[in-house]
Amino acid sequence: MNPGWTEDRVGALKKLWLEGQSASQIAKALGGGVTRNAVIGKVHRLGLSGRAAPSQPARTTFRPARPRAAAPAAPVQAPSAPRRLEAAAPRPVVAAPAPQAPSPAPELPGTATVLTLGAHMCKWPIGDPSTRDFSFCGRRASEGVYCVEHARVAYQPQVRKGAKDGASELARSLRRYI
DNA sequence: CCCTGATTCGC
DNA sequence: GCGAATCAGG
Repeated sequence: MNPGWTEDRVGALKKLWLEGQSASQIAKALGGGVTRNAVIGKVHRLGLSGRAAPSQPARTTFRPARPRAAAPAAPVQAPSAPRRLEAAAPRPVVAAPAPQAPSPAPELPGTATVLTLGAHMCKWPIGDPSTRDFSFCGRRASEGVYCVEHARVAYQPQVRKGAKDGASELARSLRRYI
């Protein structure tokens, strides 16, 4: 009954996966009796494993945050300090993303935390979400929830040839994610 | 027990 | 190639 992995569905899978949706969420979104195992299997076959956003349910054990006195300020990779899973320390916060000059460096600009990330800031995750140095890109989001650069990565076209399947339903279901 | 992705392996 | 079963983890 299910259409199998048409190009449309594969494209949707890629998009949602790179967007950080969990396998089960993607499976549900795709419908058609697709299980999360199927999604994961396909993801691996596509070589998409290991994305930026490991994703977690809402279950993340977020401590309401108990700000400690002194913030050691370890920007990146504490040497061997025991990682404490606490909400972000009172961060100085976020210089407004430069309107231009996207910084040539690979993934430096993770300047927004989950607490400071605004509605129109790029939500591209940077770093390990389970560590305190995790952040988001934070530049101006123009394409969907991402800035121009990251939208390019996230929304790779991948659609070649004639897309002829009845993708309307799927496309509609995806539209709300954008 | 809920969830996550990773891997295996018969189909 | 596919995905259920299984594994390993949070």
